[in-house]
Amino acid sequence: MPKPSQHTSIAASLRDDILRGQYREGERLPSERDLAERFGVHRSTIREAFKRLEQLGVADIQRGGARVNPIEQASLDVVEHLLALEDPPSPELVDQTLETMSGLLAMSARLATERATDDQRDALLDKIREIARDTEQPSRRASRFSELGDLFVEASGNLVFRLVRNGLQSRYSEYVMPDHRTDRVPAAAVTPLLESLAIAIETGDAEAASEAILALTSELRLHMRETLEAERSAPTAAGGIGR
Amino acid sequence: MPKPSQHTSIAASLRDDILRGQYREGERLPSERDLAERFGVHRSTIREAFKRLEQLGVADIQRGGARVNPIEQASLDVVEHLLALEDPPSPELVDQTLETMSGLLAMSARLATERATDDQRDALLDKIREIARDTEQPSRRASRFSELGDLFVEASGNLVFRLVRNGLQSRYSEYVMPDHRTDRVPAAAVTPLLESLAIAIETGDAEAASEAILALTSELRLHMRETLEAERSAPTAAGGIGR
DNA sequence: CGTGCCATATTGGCCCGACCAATTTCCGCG
DNA sequence: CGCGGAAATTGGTCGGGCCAATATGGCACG
Repeated sequence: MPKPSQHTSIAASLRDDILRGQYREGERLPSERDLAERFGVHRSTIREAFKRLEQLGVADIQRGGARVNPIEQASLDVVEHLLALEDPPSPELVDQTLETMSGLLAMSARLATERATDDQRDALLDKIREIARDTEQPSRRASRFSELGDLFVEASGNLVFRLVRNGLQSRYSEYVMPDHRTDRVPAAAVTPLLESLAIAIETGDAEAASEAILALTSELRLHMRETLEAERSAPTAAGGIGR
Repeated sequence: MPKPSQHTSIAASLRDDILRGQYREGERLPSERDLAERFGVHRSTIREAFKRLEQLGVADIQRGGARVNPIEQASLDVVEHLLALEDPPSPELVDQTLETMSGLLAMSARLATERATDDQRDALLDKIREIARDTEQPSRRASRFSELGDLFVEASGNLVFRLVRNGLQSRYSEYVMPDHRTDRVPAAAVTPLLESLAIAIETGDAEAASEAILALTSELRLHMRETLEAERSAPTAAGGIGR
Protein backbone atom coordinates (compact mmCIF):
# COMPACT_ATOMS: atom_id res chain seq x y z
CA MET A 1 0.00 0.00 0.00
CA PRO A 2 1.76 3.18 -1.15
CA LYS A 3 1.88 5.88 1.46
CA PRO A 4 -0.33 8.84 0.61
CA SER A 5 1.47 11.76 -0.95
CA GLN A 6 1.41 15.17 0.69
CA HIS A 7 -1.05 16.72 -1.71
CA THR A 8 -3.35 13.80 -1.02
CA SER A 9 -3.33 14.26 2.73
CA ILE A 10 -3.55 18.00 2.40
CA ALA A 11 -6.51 17.68 0.09
CA ALA A 12 -8.14 15.29 2.56
CA SER A 13 -7.49 17.64 5.42
CA LEU A 14 -8.94 20.65 3.62
CA ARG A 15 -11.87 18.61 2.39
CA ASP A 16 -12.73 17.47 5.89
CA ASP A 17 -12.39 21.01 7.20
CA ILE A 18 -14.84 22.16 4.60
CA LEU A 19 -17.25 19.28 5.16
CA ARG A 20 -17.05 19.85 8.88
CA GLY A 21 -18.26 23.36 8.23
CA GLN A 22 -15.09 25.16 9.25
CA TYR A 23 -15.65 27.52 6.39
CA ARG A 24 -19.10 28.82 5.69
CA GLU A 25 -20.31 28.28 2.15
CA GLY A 26 -19.39 31.05 -0.21
CA GLU A 27 -16.61 32.05 2.11
CA ARG A 28 -13.11 32.37 0.77
CA LEU A 29 -10.58 29.72 1.53
CA PRO A 30 -7.14 30.85 2.70
CA SER A 31 -4.91 31.74 -0.22
CA GLU A 32 -2.60 29.19 -1.77
CA ARG A 33 0.37 31.04 -0.38
CA ASP A 34 -1.06 31.06 3.14
CA LEU A 35 -1.85 27.37 3.04
CA ALA A 36 1.55 26.56 1.61
CA GLU A 37 3.11 28.25 4.59
CA ARG A 38 0.69 26.70 7.05
CA PHE A 39 1.33 23.17 5.78
CA GLY A 40 4.99 23.84 5.24
CA VAL A 41 4.95 22.85 1.60
CA HIS A 42 5.44 24.56 -1.71
CA ARG A 43 2.54 26.33 -3.29
CA SER A 44 2.43 23.93 -6.21
CA THR A 45 1.60 21.14 -3.78
CA ILE A 46 -1.34 23.12 -2.46
CA ARG A 47 -2.47 23.77 -6.00
CA GLU A 48 -2.61 20.05 -6.72
CA ALA A 49 -4.70 19.56 -3.62
CA PHE A 50 -6.99 22.39 -4.71
CA LYS A 51 -7.61 20.79 -8.07
CA ARG A 52 -8.88 17.71 -6.34
CA LEU A 53 -11.15 19.74 -4.10
CA GLU A 54 -12.54 21.46 -7.13
CA GLN A 55 -13.16 18.18 -8.90
CA LEU A 56 -14.86 16.90 -5.76
CA GLY A 57 -17.17 19.84 -6.08
CA VAL A 58 -16.56 21.21 -2.59
CA ALA A 59 -14.64 24.28 -3.69
CA ASP A 60 -14.61 26.64 -6.61
CA ILE A 61 -11.20 28.02 -7.49
CA GLN A 62 -10.79 31.17 -9.49
CA ARG A 63 -8.58 34.18 -9.68
CA GLY A 64 -9.04 36.31 -6.64
CA GLY A 65 -9.69 33.42 -4.32
CA ALA A 66 -11.07 29.93 -3.82
CA ARG A 67 -14.58 29.69 -2.49
CA VAL A 68 -16.49 27.02 -0.64
CA ASN A 69 -19.39 25.45 -2.49
CA PRO A 70 -22.67 24.53 -0.83
CA ILE A 71 -22.75 20.83 -0.06
CA GLU A 72 -25.73 20.32 -2.37
CA GLN A 73 -23.45 21.21 -5.23
CA ALA A 74 -20.75 18.67 -4.49
CA SER A 75 -20.12 15.36 -6.14
CA LEU A 76 -21.76 12.16 -4.91
CA ASP A 77 -18.26 11.18 -3.86
CA VAL A 78 -18.46 13.42 -0.81
CA VAL A 79 -20.96 11.10 0.84
CA GLU A 80 -18.34 8.61 1.92
CA HIS A 81 -16.29 11.37 3.43
CA LEU A 82 -19.29 12.88 5.15
CA LEU A 83 -20.01 9.49 6.67
CA ALA A 84 -16.42 9.06 7.79
CA LEU A 85 -16.48 12.44 9.50
CA GLU A 86 -18.24 11.22 12.61
CA ASP A 87 -18.06 8.04 14.59
CA PRO A 88 -20.68 6.81 14.97
CA PRO A 89 -21.79 8.26 11.63
CA SER A 90 -24.80 10.49 11.42
CA PRO A 91 -27.94 8.32 11.62
CA GLU A 92 -29.75 10.68 9.25
CA LEU A 93 -27.11 10.48 6.56
CA VAL A 94 -26.75 6.74 6.92
CA ASP A 95 -30.48 6.43 6.55
CA GLN A 96 -30.50 8.60 3.45
CA THR A 97 -27.67 6.58 1.99
CA LEU A 98 -29.42 3.32 2.71
CA GLU A 99 -32.61 4.76 1.30
CA THR A 100 -30.83 5.48 -1.95
CA MET A 101 -29.11 2.14 -1.98
CA SER A 102 -32.42 0.53 -1.28
CA GLY A 103 -34.09 1.98 -4.33
CA LEU A 104 -31.05 1.24 -6.44
CA LEU A 105 -30.95 -2.38 -5.40
CA ALA A 106 -34.68 -2.80 -5.85
CA MET A 107 -34.38 -1.61 -9.42
CA SER A 108 -31.30 -3.74 -9.94
CA ALA A 109 -33.13 -6.78 -8.61
CA ARG A 110 -35.99 -6.18 -10.98
CA LEU A 111 -33.71 -5.88 -13.97
CA ALA A 112 -31.43 -8.68 -12.84
CA THR A 113 -34.37 -11.04 -12.54
CA GLU A 114 -35.40 -10.18 -16.04
CA ARG A 115 -32.13 -10.26 -17.86
CA ALA A 116 -29.44 -11.99 -15.83
CA THR A 117 -27.40 -14.64 -17.59
CA ASP A 118 -27.54 -18.15 -16.21
CA ASP A 119 -24.18 -17.69 -14.54
CA GLN A 120 -25.26 -14.47 -12.90
CA ARG A 121 -28.46 -16.07 -11.70
CA ASP A 122 -26.54 -18.94 -10.15
CA ALA A 123 -24.11 -16.58 -8.46
CA LEU A 124 -27.02 -14.61 -7.01
CA LEU A 125 -28.73 -17.70 -5.66
CA ASP A 126 -25.48 -19.00 -4.21
CA LYS A 127 -24.84 -15.77 -2.39
CA ILE A 128 -28.36 -15.62 -1.04
CA ARG A 129 -28.09 -19.15 0.31
CA GLU A 130 -24.73 -18.33 1.82
CA ILE A 131 -26.25 -15.45 3.73
CA ALA A 132 -29.24 -17.51 4.79
CA ARG A 133 -26.97 -20.24 6.09
CA ASP A 134 -24.99 -17.95 8.36
CA THR A 135 -28.03 -16.27 9.73
CA GLU A 136 -27.68 -17.86 13.15
CA GLN A 137 -24.09 -16.94 13.79
CA PRO A 138 -23.57 -13.91 11.62
CA SER A 139 -20.12 -12.70 10.71
CA ARG A 140 -19.01 -10.55 7.87
CA ARG A 141 -22.68 -10.06 7.26
CA ALA A 142 -22.23 -6.58 5.87
CA SER A 143 -19.62 -7.77 3.38
CA ARG A 144 -21.85 -10.58 2.22
CA PHE A 145 -24.78 -8.27 1.71
CA SER A 146 -22.43 -5.93 -0.06
CA GLU A 147 -21.31 -8.71 -2.38
CA LEU A 148 -24.91 -9.63 -3.04
CA GLY A 149 -25.59 -6.03 -3.94
CA ASP A 150 -22.65 -6.04 -6.33
CA LEU A 151 -24.01 -9.12 -8.04
CA PHE A 152 -27.41 -7.53 -8.46
CA VAL A 153 -26.03 -4.31 -9.82
CA GLU A 154 -23.73 -6.22 -12.11
CA ALA A 155 -26.56 -8.35 -13.44
CA SER A 156 -28.76 -5.31 -13.97
CA GLY A 157 -26.41 -4.27 -16.74
CA ASN A 158 -26.82 -0.62 -15.88
CA LEU A 159 -23.51 1.24 -15.73
CA VAL A 160 -25.05 4.21 -13.97
CA PHE A 161 -26.28 1.96 -11.17
CA ARG A 162 -22.76 0.68 -10.82
CA LEU A 163 -21.31 4.16 -10.54
CA VAL A 164 -23.86 5.37 -8.04
CA ARG A 165 -23.25 2.30 -5.96
CA ASN A 166 -19.50 2.82 -6.12
CA GLY A 167 -19.92 6.33 -4.81
CA LEU A 168 -22.02 5.14 -1.89
CA GLN A 169 -20.34 1.87 -1.20
CA SER A 170 -16.65 2.62 -1.24
CA ARG A 171 -15.23 2.01 2.17
CA TYR A 172 -18.81 1.90 3.34
CA SER A 173 -18.69 -1.41 5.15
CA GLU A 174 -15.68 -0.56 7.24
CA TYR A 175 -16.88 2.84 8.35
CA VAL A 176 -20.59 2.45 8.63
CA MET A 177 -21.45 -1.17 8.95
CA PRO A 178 -18.83 -3.10 10.84
CA ASP A 179 -19.89 -6.42 12.29
CA HIS A 180 -20.88 -5.07 15.66
CA ARG A 181 -23.58 -3.00 14.04
CA THR A 182 -25.03 -5.68 11.83
CA ASP A 183 -24.69 -8.92 13.74
CA ARG A 184 -27.90 -8.37 15.59
CA VAL A 185 -30.19 -7.84 12.66
CA PRO A 186 -33.06 -10.14 13.62
CA ALA A 187 -32.76 -13.44 11.77
CA ALA A 188 -36.47 -14.11 12.10
CA ALA A 189 -37.20 -11.15 9.86
CA VAL A 190 -34.41 -11.74 7.37
CA THR A 191 -34.61 -15.45 6.71
CA PRO A 192 -38.08 -15.60 5.12
CA LEU A 193 -37.25 -12.56 3.00
CA LEU A 194 -34.11 -14.21 1.68
CA GLU A 195 -36.19 -17.24 0.90
CA SER A 196 -38.77 -15.31 -1.09
CA LEU A 197 -36.01 -13.41 -2.86
CA ALA A 198 -34.48 -16.68 -4.00
CA ILE A 199 -37.84 -17.95 -5.17
CA ALA A 200 -38.55 -14.73 -7.03
CA ILE A 201 -35.27 -15.00 -8.89
CA GLU A 202 -35.80 -18.67 -9.71
CA THR A 203 -39.30 -18.11 -11.02
CA GLY A 204 -38.36 -14.90 -12.83
CA ASP A 205 -40.79 -12.80 -10.85
CA ALA A 206 -39.08 -9.42 -11.15
CA GLU A 207 -41.67 -7.57 -9.12
CA ALA A 208 -41.41 -9.98 -6.22
CA ALA A 209 -37.62 -9.79 -6.28
CA SER A 210 -37.78 -6.04 -6.12
CA GLU A 211 -40.19 -6.15 -3.21
CA ALA A 212 -38.12 -8.67 -1.32
CA ILE A 213 -35.11 -6.37 -1.64
CA LEU A 214 -37.14 -3.43 -0.46
CA ALA A 215 -38.30 -5.39 2.56
CA LEU A 216 -34.78 -6.55 3.33
CA THR A 217 -33.22 -3.13 3.08
CA SER A 218 -36.07 -1.65 5.04
CA GLU A 219 -35.30 -4.09 7.83
CA LEU A 220 -31.65 -3.12 7.69
CA ARG A 221 -32.44 0.60 7.70
CA LEU A 222 -34.59 0.26 10.75
CA HIS A 223 -31.96 -1.70 12.58
CA MET A 224 -29.17 0.69 11.64
CA ARG A 225 -31.11 3.70 12.71
CA GLU A 226 -31.82 2.22 16.10
CA THR A 227 -28.28 1.02 16.57
CA LEU A 228 -26.71 4.31 15.61
CA GLU A 229 -29.06 6.32 17.74
CA ALA A 230 -28.32 4.07 20.66
CA GLU A 231 -24.60 4.56 20.14
CA ARG A 232 -25.15 8.29 20.08
CA SER A 233 -26.75 8.39 23.47
CA ALA A 234 -24.20 5.96 24.92
CA PRO A 235 -20.92 6.95 23.30
CA THR A 236 -18.88 4.73 25.60
CA ALA A 237 -20.51 1.57 24.26
CA ALA A 238 -19.16 -1.12 21.95
CA GLY A 239 -18.56 1.35 19.18
CA GLY A 240 -15.01 2.04 20.19
CA ILE A 241 -13.64 -1.48 20.12
CA GLY A 242 -12.43 -1.50 16.58
CA ARG A 243 -10.89 1.93 16.60
CA MET B 1 -18.14 33.38 -18.03
CA PRO B 2 -14.48 33.00 -17.12
CA LYS B 3 -12.44 31.39 -19.83
CA PRO B 4 -11.24 27.92 -18.90
CA SER B 5 -7.67 27.73 -17.73
CA GLN B 6 -5.16 25.54 -19.51
CA HIS B 7 -5.10 22.81 -16.93
CA THR B 8 -8.87 22.66 -17.18
CA SER B 9 -8.95 22.19 -20.92
CA ILE B 10 -6.05 19.78 -20.81
CA ALA B 11 -7.80 17.75 -18.14
CA ALA B 12 -10.94 17.74 -20.27
CA SER B 13 -9.00 16.68 -23.32
CA LEU B 14 -7.25 13.84 -21.55
CA ARG B 15 -10.47 12.80 -19.87
CA ASP B 16 -12.29 12.58 -23.18
CA ASP B 17 -9.42 10.66 -24.73
CA ILE B 18 -9.63 8.15 -21.94
CA LEU B 19 -13.42 7.89 -22.03
CA ARG B 20 -13.24 7.52 -25.78
CA GLY B 21 -11.07 4.50 -25.21
CA GLN B 22 -7.88 5.92 -26.70
CA TYR B 23 -6.00 4.20 -23.93
CA ARG B 24 -6.90 0.69 -22.94
CA GLU B 25 -7.62 0.23 -19.26
CA GLY B 26 -4.58 -0.53 -17.17
CA GLU B 27 -2.42 0.98 -19.86
CA ARG B 28 0.04 3.67 -18.93
CA LEU B 29 -0.70 7.23 -19.83
CA PRO B 30 2.12 9.25 -21.42
CA SER B 31 4.47 10.68 -18.84
CA GLU B 32 3.92 14.13 -17.42
CA ARG B 33 7.00 15.36 -19.23
CA ASP B 34 5.81 14.00 -22.56
CA LEU B 35 2.39 15.55 -22.18
CA ALA B 36 3.90 18.84 -21.08
CA GLU B 37 5.86 18.92 -24.29
CA ARG B 38 2.93 17.76 -26.42
CA PHE B 39 0.61 20.43 -25.03
CA GLY B 40 3.37 23.02 -24.93
CA VAL B 41 2.90 23.78 -21.24
CA HIS B 42 4.86 23.40 -18.08
CA ARG B 43 4.82 20.09 -16.32
CA SER B 44 3.12 21.53 -13.26
CA THR B 45 0.15 22.37 -15.43
CA ILE B 46 -0.11 18.75 -16.51
CA ARG B 47 0.16 17.67 -12.91
CA GLU B 48 -2.84 19.79 -11.98
CA ALA B 49 -4.79 18.24 -14.78
CA PHE B 50 -3.74 14.79 -13.62
CA LYS B 51 -5.01 15.44 -10.13
CA ARG B 52 -8.42 16.15 -11.53
CA LEU B 53 -8.40 12.99 -13.60
CA GLU B 54 -7.50 11.03 -10.53
CA GLN B 55 -10.29 12.60 -8.49
CA LEU B 56 -12.67 11.84 -11.35
CA GLY B 57 -11.65 8.25 -10.96
CA VAL B 58 -10.61 7.72 -14.58
CA ALA B 59 -6.89 7.47 -13.88
CA ASP B 60 -4.70 6.19 -11.12
CA ILE B 61 -1.47 8.07 -10.87
CA GLN B 62 1.56 6.87 -9.00
CA ARG B 63 5.30 6.82 -9.22
CA GLY B 64 6.40 5.00 -12.29
CA GLY B 65 3.44 6.08 -14.36
CA ALA B 66 -0.23 6.99 -14.46
CA ARG B 67 -2.63 4.24 -15.41
CA VAL B 68 -6.11 4.21 -16.85
CA ASN B 69 -8.88 2.93 -14.61
CA PRO B 70 -11.72 0.75 -15.84
CA ILE B 71 -14.83 2.86 -16.36
CA GLU B 72 -16.74 0.92 -13.70
CA GLN B 73 -14.35 2.36 -11.17
CA ALA B 74 -14.88 6.00 -12.06
CA SER B 75 -16.99 8.58 -10.32
CA LEU B 76 -20.65 9.11 -11.16
CA ASP B 77 -19.50 12.43 -12.55
CA VAL B 78 -18.15 10.77 -15.68
CA VAL B 79 -21.67 10.07 -16.90
CA GLU B 80 -22.25 13.59 -18.12
CA HIS B 81 -18.99 13.51 -20.02
CA LEU B 82 -19.75 10.12 -21.47
CA LEU B 83 -23.05 11.47 -22.70
CA ALA B 84 -21.41 14.55 -24.18
CA LEU B 85 -18.93 12.38 -26.06
CA GLU B 86 -21.31 11.55 -28.89
CA ASP B 87 -23.97 13.50 -30.68
CA PRO B 88 -26.56 12.11 -30.69
CA PRO B 89 -25.67 10.55 -27.36
CA SER B 90 -25.64 6.81 -26.92
CA PRO B 91 -29.27 5.61 -26.64
CA GLU B 92 -28.19 2.87 -24.23
CA LEU B 93 -26.48 5.23 -21.85
CA VAL B 94 -29.30 7.76 -22.04
CA ASP B 95 -31.71 4.99 -21.22
CA GLN B 96 -29.63 3.83 -18.27
CA THR B 97 -29.41 7.39 -17.03
CA LEU B 98 -33.13 7.90 -17.34
CA GLU B 99 -33.71 4.57 -15.67
CA THR B 100 -31.72 5.74 -12.69
CA MET B 101 -33.35 9.13 -12.68
CA SER B 102 -36.69 7.42 -12.90
CA GLY B 103 -36.18 5.38 -9.77
CA LEU B 104 -34.74 8.36 -7.98
CA LEU B 105 -37.68 10.56 -8.82
CA ALA B 106 -40.17 7.87 -7.93
CA MET B 107 -38.65 7.58 -4.48
CA SER B 108 -38.47 11.35 -4.20
CA ALA B 109 -42.11 11.65 -5.13
CA ARG B 110 -43.06 9.14 -2.50
CA LEU B 111 -41.14 10.96 0.20
CA ALA B 112 -42.16 14.39 -1.01
CA THR B 113 -45.81 13.45 -0.86
CA GLU B 114 -45.36 12.30 2.70
CA ARG B 115 -43.27 15.07 4.12
CA ALA B 116 -43.27 18.14 1.90
CA THR B 117 -43.95 21.45 3.57
CA ASP B 118 -46.99 23.38 2.42
CA ASP B 119 -44.83 25.69 0.37
CA GLN B 120 -43.10 22.81 -1.32
CA ARG B 121 -46.39 21.13 -2.05
CA ASP B 122 -47.72 24.31 -3.64
CA ALA B 123 -44.60 24.72 -5.73
CA LEU B 124 -44.91 21.16 -6.95
CA LEU B 125 -48.53 21.57 -7.92
CA ASP B 126 -47.81 24.87 -9.66
CA LYS B 127 -45.05 23.33 -11.71
CA ILE B 128 -47.17 20.34 -12.66
CA ARG B 129 -50.00 22.61 -13.82
CA GLU B 130 -47.52 24.71 -15.75
CA ILE B 131 -46.34 21.67 -17.64
CA ALA B 132 -49.87 20.46 -18.22
CA ARG B 133 -50.87 23.84 -19.63
CA ASP B 134 -48.12 23.92 -22.22
CA THR B 135 -48.74 20.43 -23.35
CA GLU B 136 -50.19 21.45 -26.70
CA GLN B 137 -47.41 23.74 -27.80
CA PRO B 138 -44.45 22.47 -25.88
CA SER B 139 -41.33 24.53 -25.41
CA ARG B 140 -38.64 24.27 -22.86
CA ARG B 141 -40.34 21.08 -21.85
CA ALA B 142 -37.13 19.43 -20.74
CA SER B 143 -36.27 22.37 -18.49
CA ARG B 144 -39.69 22.33 -16.92
CA PHE B 145 -39.52 18.63 -16.21
CA SER B 146 -36.07 19.21 -14.86
CA GLU B 147 -37.36 21.90 -12.53
CA LEU B 148 -40.15 19.61 -11.41
CA GLY B 149 -37.56 16.96 -10.66
CA ASP B 150 -35.59 19.44 -8.61
CA LEU B 151 -38.65 20.29 -6.58
CA PHE B 152 -39.35 16.65 -5.88
CA VAL B 153 -35.80 15.89 -4.87
CA GLU B 154 -35.72 19.00 -2.74
CA ALA B 155 -38.94 18.10 -1.00
CA SER B 156 -37.76 14.56 -0.40
CA GLY B 157 -35.23 15.97 2.01
CA ASN B 158 -32.66 13.38 1.02
CA LEU B 159 -29.23 14.88 0.38
CA VAL B 160 -27.96 11.77 -1.36
CA PHE B 161 -30.80 12.00 -3.86
CA ARG B 162 -29.77 15.55 -4.55
CA LEU B 163 -26.16 14.60 -5.16
CA VAL B 164 -26.99 11.70 -7.43
CA ARG B 165 -29.30 13.91 -9.39
CA ASN B 166 -26.64 16.60 -9.69
CA GLY B 167 -24.26 14.10 -11.15
CA LEU B 168 -26.75 12.97 -13.73
CA GLN B 169 -28.46 16.24 -14.41
CA SER B 170 -25.67 18.76 -14.83
CA ARG B 171 -25.73 20.08 -18.32
CA TYR B 172 -28.04 17.22 -19.09
CA SER B 173 -30.84 19.17 -20.68
CA GLU B 174 -28.64 20.99 -23.13
CA TYR B 175 -26.75 17.94 -24.32
CA VAL B 176 -29.26 15.18 -24.17
CA MET B 177 -32.72 16.65 -24.19
CA PRO B 178 -32.91 19.81 -26.25
CA ASP B 179 -36.35 20.88 -27.38
CA HIS B 180 -36.22 19.10 -30.69
CA ARG B 181 -35.98 15.78 -28.90
CA THR B 182 -38.75 16.35 -26.39
CA ASP B 183 -41.36 18.45 -28.09
CA ARG B 184 -43.04 15.46 -29.61
CA VAL B 185 -43.64 13.47 -26.50
CA PRO B 186 -47.29 12.51 -26.98
CA ALA B 187 -49.55 14.83 -25.00
CA ALA B 188 -52.30 12.24 -24.88
CA ALA B 189 -50.12 10.02 -22.76
CA VAL B 190 -48.64 12.72 -20.57
CA THR B 191 -51.65 14.85 -19.65
CA PRO B 192 -53.63 12.25 -17.68
CA LEU B 193 -50.48 11.19 -15.85
CA LEU B 194 -49.79 14.76 -14.79
CA GLU B 195 -53.35 14.97 -13.61
CA SER B 196 -53.12 11.87 -11.46
CA LEU B 197 -49.76 13.02 -10.13
CA ALA B 198 -51.32 16.27 -8.98
CA ILE B 199 -54.20 14.43 -7.35
CA ALA B 200 -51.86 12.02 -5.64
CA ILE B 201 -49.92 14.90 -4.13
CA GLU B 202 -53.05 16.73 -3.04
CA THR B 203 -54.53 13.68 -1.39
CA GLY B 204 -51.23 12.63 0.10
CA ASP B 205 -51.20 9.30 -1.70
CA ALA B 206 -47.48 8.64 -1.79
CA GLU B 207 -47.75 5.35 -3.60
CA ALA B 208 -49.84 6.85 -6.39
CA ALA B 209 -47.44 9.76 -6.75
CA SER B 210 -44.57 7.38 -7.11
CA GLU B 211 -46.41 5.35 -9.70
CA ALA B 212 -47.39 8.41 -11.68
CA ILE B 213 -43.74 9.44 -11.84
CA LEU B 214 -42.74 5.98 -12.95
CA ALA B 215 -45.34 6.08 -15.70
CA LEU B 216 -44.25 9.55 -16.80
CA THR B 217 -40.58 8.72 -16.93
CA SER B 218 -41.31 5.46 -18.63
CA GLU B 219 -43.11 7.40 -21.35
CA LEU B 220 -40.15 9.71 -21.67
CA ARG B 221 -37.65 6.87 -21.79
CA LEU B 222 -39.55 5.19 -24.56
CA HIS B 223 -39.75 8.37 -26.56
CA MET B 224 -36.10 9.21 -26.07
CA ARG B 225 -34.97 5.79 -27.09
CA GLU B 226 -36.95 5.92 -30.30
CA THR B 227 -35.86 9.45 -31.09
CA LEU B 228 -32.20 8.78 -30.50
CA GLU B 229 -32.23 5.57 -32.47
CA ALA B 230 -33.94 7.35 -35.34
CA GLU B 231 -31.28 10.06 -35.27
CA ARG B 232 -28.64 7.40 -35.33
CA SER B 233 -29.89 5.86 -38.53
CA ALA B 234 -30.51 9.25 -40.15
CA PRO B 235 -27.63 11.40 -38.95
CA THR B 236 -28.46 14.27 -41.32
CA ALA B 237 -31.82 14.86 -39.65
CA ALA B 238 -32.95 17.65 -37.35
CA GLY B 239 -30.29 16.82 -34.82
CA GLY B 240 -27.80 19.22 -36.29
CA ILE B 241 -29.84 22.42 -36.18
CA GLY B 242 -28.73 23.68 -32.84
CA ARG B 243 -25.06 22.89 -33.23
C1' DC C 1 15.99 -22.24 -22.58
C1' DG C 2 13.95 -20.19 -18.87
C1' DT C 3 14.42 -17.49 -14.64
C1' DG C 4 15.79 -14.59 -11.07
C1' DC C 5 18.54 -10.53 -10.15
C1' DC C 6 20.65 -6.01 -10.45
C1' DA C 7 22.20 -1.59 -12.67
C1' DT C 8 20.15 2.05 -14.99
C1' DA C 9 16.68 4.91 -17.17
C1' DT C 10 12.28 6.73 -16.39
C1' DT C 11 8.64 8.63 -13.79
C1' DG C 12 6.06 11.01 -10.38
C1' DG C 13 6.56 13.98 -5.86
C1' DC C 14 8.04 18.12 -4.35
C1' DC C 15 10.60 22.43 -4.15
C1' DC C 16 12.53 27.28 -5.31
C1' DG C 17 11.66 31.50 -7.27
C1' DA C 18 9.46 34.50 -10.65
C1' DC C 19 6.12 36.99 -13.77
C1' DC C 20 1.49 37.97 -15.42
C1' DA C 21 -3.32 39.05 -15.40
C1' DA C 22 -7.57 39.01 -13.08
C1' DT C 23 -9.79 40.25 -8.74
C1' DT C 24 -10.27 42.26 -4.57
C1' DT C 25 -9.39 45.76 -1.33
C1' DC C 26 -8.79 50.13 0.16
C1' DC C 27 -8.64 54.97 0.18
C1' DG C 28 -9.31 59.51 -1.12
C1' DC C 29 -12.25 62.42 -3.98
C1' DG C 30 -16.66 64.45 -4.97
C1' DC D 1 -22.11 58.41 1.86
C1' DG D 2 -21.13 56.73 -2.72
C1' DC D 3 -17.87 55.93 -6.18
C1' DG D 4 -13.83 55.42 -9.09
C1' DG D 5 -9.17 54.30 -9.45
C1' DA D 6 -4.63 52.82 -7.48
C1' DA D 7 -2.41 49.28 -4.90
C1' DA D 8 -2.30 44.75 -2.88
C1' DT D 9 -3.67 40.12 -3.27
C1' DT D 10 -4.61 35.97 -5.64
C1' DG D 11 -4.64 32.29 -8.90
C1' DG D 12 -2.29 30.68 -13.52
C1' DT D 13 1.83 29.42 -15.60
C1' DC D 14 6.64 28.92 -16.33
C1' DG D 15 11.67 27.35 -16.04
C1' DG D 16 14.67 24.62 -13.75
C1' DG D 17 16.15 21.17 -10.25
C1' DC D 18 16.62 17.14 -6.79
C1' DC D 19 14.93 12.86 -4.81
C1' DA D 20 12.93 8.36 -4.31
C1' DA D 21 10.06 4.92 -6.24
C1' DT D 22 9.16 2.25 -10.19
C1' DA D 23 10.02 0.16 -14.59
C1' DT D 24 13.13 -1.92 -17.82
C1' DG D 25 16.57 -4.45 -20.09
C1' DG D 26 20.36 -7.40 -19.99
C1' DC D 27 23.37 -10.51 -17.57
C1' DA D 28 24.54 -14.53 -14.84
C1' DC D 29 22.92 -18.71 -13.16
C1' DG D 30 20.37 -23.15 -12.84
